[in-house]
Amino acid sequence: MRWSKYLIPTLKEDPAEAEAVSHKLMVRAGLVRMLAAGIYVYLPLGQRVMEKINAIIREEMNRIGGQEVTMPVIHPAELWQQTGRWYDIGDEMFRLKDRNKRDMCLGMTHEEVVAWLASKEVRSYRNLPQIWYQIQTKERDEARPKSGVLRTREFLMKDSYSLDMDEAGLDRSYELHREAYCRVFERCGLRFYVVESDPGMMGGAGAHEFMAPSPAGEDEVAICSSCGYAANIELACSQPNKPAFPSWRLEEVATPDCRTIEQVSSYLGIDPGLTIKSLMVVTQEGPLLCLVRGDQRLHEKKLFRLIGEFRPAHRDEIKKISQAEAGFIGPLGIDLPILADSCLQEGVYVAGANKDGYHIRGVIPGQHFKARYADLHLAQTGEGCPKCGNTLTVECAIEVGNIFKLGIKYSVPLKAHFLDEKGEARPIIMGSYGIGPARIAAAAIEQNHDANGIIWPKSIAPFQVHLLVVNVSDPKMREMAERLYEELCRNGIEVLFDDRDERPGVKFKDADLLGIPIRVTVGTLAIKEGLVDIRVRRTGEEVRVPEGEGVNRVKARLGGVM
RNA sequence: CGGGGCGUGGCGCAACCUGGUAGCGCGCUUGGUUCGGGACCAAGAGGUCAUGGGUUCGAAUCCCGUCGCCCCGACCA
Repeated sequence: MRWSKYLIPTLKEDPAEAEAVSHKLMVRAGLVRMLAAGIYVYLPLGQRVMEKINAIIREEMNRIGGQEVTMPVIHPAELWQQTGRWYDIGDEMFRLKDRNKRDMCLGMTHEEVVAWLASKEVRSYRNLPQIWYQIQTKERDEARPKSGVLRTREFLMKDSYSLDMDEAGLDRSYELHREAYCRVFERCGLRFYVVESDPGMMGGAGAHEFMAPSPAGEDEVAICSSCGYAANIELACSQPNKPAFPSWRLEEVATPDCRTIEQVSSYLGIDPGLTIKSLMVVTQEGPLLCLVRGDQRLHEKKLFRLIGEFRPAHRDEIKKISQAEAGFIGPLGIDLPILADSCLQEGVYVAGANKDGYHIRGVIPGQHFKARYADLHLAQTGEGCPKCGNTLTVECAIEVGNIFKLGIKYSVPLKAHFLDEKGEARPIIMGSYGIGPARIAAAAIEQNHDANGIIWPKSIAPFQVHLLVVNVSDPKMREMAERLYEELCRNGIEVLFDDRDERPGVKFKDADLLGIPIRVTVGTLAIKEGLVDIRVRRTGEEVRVPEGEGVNRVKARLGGVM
C-alpha cells in the first residue's frame, strides 16, 4: 500500500480530549476518529488492525468447533420482555419504535436471539452441543463513554454461545473457550490474567474475565504471583496483615475532633490497623452497623451480596441511634445488629465510644460486643493471598474478554428445549463468551508503546513492513524503493510504502508513531553503495544490508522474535 | 444521574477576569530553495468566537437557558 494514496491522517499533537495513552496514539496514528461520545470511525489503518484481530479470533473459534453466524442489531422487544431484561435494564438499552409503533431495541448482547434460534432449531440431544459465534456490533448507551475505544457506546464484539444438554457439557464448552481465549490473547501479544469474576446480572454458575494489565484499565484485579490466585477486585479476598496487638485494657479516651481514622490514629499515635471503622447503613430490615478495620475499606459489592439493597445512614439517623456524631460511633453499647469483617475476630482495637469526642481503647470483638462476621473488606496490594498467604498485588486492567456459565437463565423463558434420550424435554444449558476486539487493540497499545508511538505486536500490526524512501524526488532512490516494494509484496509481505514527498524527519517520526514492526529505509547509502537499512521498531536495532539481501533479511526478521 | 472543567479557522491554544468587532503555533494552497529524525523564504486561503435569549451605544468577553465534549463518582447484562 502506498501511503500517498492511503488515508493515514497522523497528528503531531495529542488530541485535547484524550487521556489514555492508547486513545492518544490511536488518534494520532490515524487509526480512529470520534464521531460522537463513544462512537468511533475506524480509518483504514485501524480497520486493518481490527481485521487482523478478528482473523485470529475466527481461527481460534473455528478450531473449537465454533460456527460463525450473524445476528441482527435490531431486536423485537418481545424477546427481551420474555427474559425480563427489557424491564431490568434501564437507560443503557437503546430503544426505538418501528413505523407501526412496535417496540424494538438495539442489541447490547445476543443471549435472547441465540435462545430464540435454539428454541426453533434445536430439537434433540443429537443436535447438541453447539457453539455459535458472531463478530457483530453491539449498542449500549453507556452512561459514561471513556478512554477512547476502551469504553464506547457502539463496539464490535465477538460473542459466542454454547448449547449443551447438561452441566458436564457446559463445563467442556466453557473449558474450550477458556483455552481458545488464552490462545487468542497470546497470539495478539497481550499480557493478561484469567481472573474469577462476578457473574452479576448475567446470572449463572461461574465466570472468568481475561484481563490485560494497564493503568488505563477501569477494572482492578488481585493477583498472587506464587499460587496463581487471580480475581476481580469485585470478589477478591485477602488476608490482611496482622498488626502487633498491644495489651490494652478497656478504657475511654478523649479524641477531640478526631472524626476520621487518620485523625484518631495519629492523635493516639497508633497504627490505623488497630482501629475499627464503624459505618451505619440502612437496609430493608432497618439500620445495621458495619465494621471494618481502620486500614481497610468496606467493599460495597460484598456487603450488597450479604444484605441486599442498602444505603449509608443519614446524619440524623446516626445521631438518633448512637447518640453521637458520625466520627464517634462504635460497636459498644449500641442497639443495632453488627456485621463485622472477619479479620476483626482477632485482636484488640480502638473504636468509637458513641459519645462525641471520645473513643474506646481496648475493645476486643467477641468479648465486648457480639457480631456476625463476614468478608467485608476490599483486597489491597501487600495483603496475603487467600489461598496461599503470599503477597497479593492489586492492579488496574482492561477486560478484553469474559466467559460465563449461563445455565438455563435464557433457555427457560424462551423455551429453548431439547428432547433427551428418554424423550423428555429439558432446557438447553447455555454459556456465553465475549471478546472485545477494539479493547485488544487498545490494550496492545497500552502495553506496547514508547515515547515515539505505538509498537505493534507483529500479529496484529496493520502492516508488517514500513518501507521508507528518504527522498522521492531522487530518481535512483525512488527506483530502488519501488523495486523493493514490488519484491516485498511479491513475497507476500504486507508493506506500507511511504512514498510521500515529505522531509525525511517527518517520515521517520510518522513511522515510529505508526509502530509497524520493521522499517526498511532507502536513503543516500542506497544509491551510493546499494545498501538499505532494516530496523526493528521495538528494539531500535538496525542492520545495513545490500539491496539484494533486503527481502530475505526482512523475512528472517519477521519469522523470528520481535 | 451527582460533582468539576472545557467549547475561538482542520488540529493545539491565546484573547474573556477589566466589553470596543479576533491572534499565535502546527497543518493546508502556490512558487522557490532544500532533503537520513517533525526544514527555510515568499505569497495566500480559511473563523456566524457551540447555540438561543438577555444586559449594553457596542458582547468571543457580562448574565440566564440549551446542546456538545472531557475528567471524578454512581452505573456497567
